[in-house]
Amino acid sequence: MTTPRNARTAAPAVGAAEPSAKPVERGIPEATVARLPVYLRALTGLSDTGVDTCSSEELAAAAGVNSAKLRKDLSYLGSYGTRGVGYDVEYLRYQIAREIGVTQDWPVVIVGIGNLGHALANYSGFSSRGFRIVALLDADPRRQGEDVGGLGIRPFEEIERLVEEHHVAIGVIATPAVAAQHVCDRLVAAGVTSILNFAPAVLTVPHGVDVRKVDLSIELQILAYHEQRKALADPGSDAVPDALPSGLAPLAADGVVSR
Amino acid sequence: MTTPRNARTAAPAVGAAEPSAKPVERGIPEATVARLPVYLRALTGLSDTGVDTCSSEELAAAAGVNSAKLRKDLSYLGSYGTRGVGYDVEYLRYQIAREIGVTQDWPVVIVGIGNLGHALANYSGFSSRGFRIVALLDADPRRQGEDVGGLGIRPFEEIERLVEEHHVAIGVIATPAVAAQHVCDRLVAAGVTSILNFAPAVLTVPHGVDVRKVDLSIELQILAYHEQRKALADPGSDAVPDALPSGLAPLAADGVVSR
DNA sequence: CGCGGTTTGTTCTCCCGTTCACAAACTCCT
DNA sequence: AGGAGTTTGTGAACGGGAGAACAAACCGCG
Repeated sequence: MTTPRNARTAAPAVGAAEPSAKPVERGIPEATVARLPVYLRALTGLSDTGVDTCSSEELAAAAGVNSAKLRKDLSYLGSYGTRGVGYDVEYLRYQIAREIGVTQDWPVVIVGIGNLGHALANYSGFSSRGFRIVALLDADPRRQGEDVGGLGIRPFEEIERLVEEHHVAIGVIATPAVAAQHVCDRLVAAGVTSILNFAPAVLTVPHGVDVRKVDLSIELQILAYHEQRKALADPGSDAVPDALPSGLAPLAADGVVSR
Repeated sequence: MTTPRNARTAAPAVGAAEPSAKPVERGIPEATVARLPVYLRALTGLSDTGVDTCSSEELAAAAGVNSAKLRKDLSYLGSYGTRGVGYDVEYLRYQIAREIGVTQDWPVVIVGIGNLGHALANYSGFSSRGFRIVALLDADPRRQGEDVGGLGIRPFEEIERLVEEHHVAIGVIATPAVAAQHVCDRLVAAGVTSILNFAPAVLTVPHGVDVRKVDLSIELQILAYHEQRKALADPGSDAVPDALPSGLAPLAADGVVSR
């Protein structure tokens, strides 16, 4: 059952007594955590349009999920709804924001100010959610000093100083792939414990450091897979040779025909 | 021959649509599809460094996954390895590429050429994987005509013509959130059946259309959640378990405890 | 004050994905 | 040729999440 925070389950005793050994806390399921920001966004949207109360059905529609799933997700946070009525938009919004941590201020550094880094530095969605970009770093001297969104690009060497000075816990990597691991190491050494990686590279980090990756081309490739599948299954469509680019793979063509 | 992959029962197939997974699709599991591009990238890396054969252990390390998981994933494609030896890098690379569909050419349009759109238009990772950007669209007349990566920005109204002319199946939305649904509708009406959405909005699409979303701020929020968790669990930190950090509102978390 | 209508919170079941463990298959060495 | 050593491919156990269904709780009304 994963004992919710203020769990006062009838059967105390037991369980959690284990000392440190447990690395992961039994908190909110990962899948739920990933959806909370979506709910938060949906609630903000409702709030902006003057709605002050909503049912799980309405909120689920706004967030694009199943209402049962939504209710179960919210139940991990606590009982913030009222049966027969629904949820108070502002109240729930605050509760989710608090649970995620966006009620506090998160200083962030971005490393690698190329095209993507520029876009990230100018992205308004960060600041409106408690993420404050405190430094932009780049190894290329030609970029240093340039002003991006009111912030100057600093030399990469200043990374330790800047991270410490601003108490940065979250770093964003938007460098080319070859530089990513080195940048990551420096960030971690400087004290960063959460990394958002846009470089197409696998990062290895010490225990206790979280990494999330966003790979633009991977998303497109996933779409391409399904697109290919659709084309193969739909005979009505033109295009797409049902005979895949032959030439190579003698046994491949044979193995794939779905017969 | 141990009956290789005749696990392919004739499938009603049909592309999954919408966020929730469609259990149909007798093909490769969604989770595996999402990892295939990672394996592809890892294989390309190995190939570039002159490696021509690798074991599942090595490839798994390069891709950042468990070797058992890797083998199981690959087994959905077929038996492309050699027991006691490993995998031929070039051969496996081609097989994965073919399965994903990146051996063919995928024309792509990008709608919304702001900061992020610029970055996407210039991203080299697309073209190197079979994705060819054939048009950039923006509704803002001031942007139209501007040259980005060798391509001119076209008025949004030309969307139907361009999609048809280039047989575009994949569209990328990088507009502000308010415009996203409208752009999506126009794309779908024009014939696009796969959409990559960068706008922070929930898109509703007809059955048969795939949508994947990338939300930059959501990723940061997920990191923030874990970061907050780490801070709470860390005894060296200021906060004590059970007590929420610093100046967060009294919130009545205690006062609200049901009953 | 009780009753009907409404909506939440939770339980239960099913399914997908991960991981383990091992037989099958291949190479190399004697 | 045969045996020892590797490594793949996969059957099976396991854990977690998704969805349906329902009891508990709340409101409004007569």
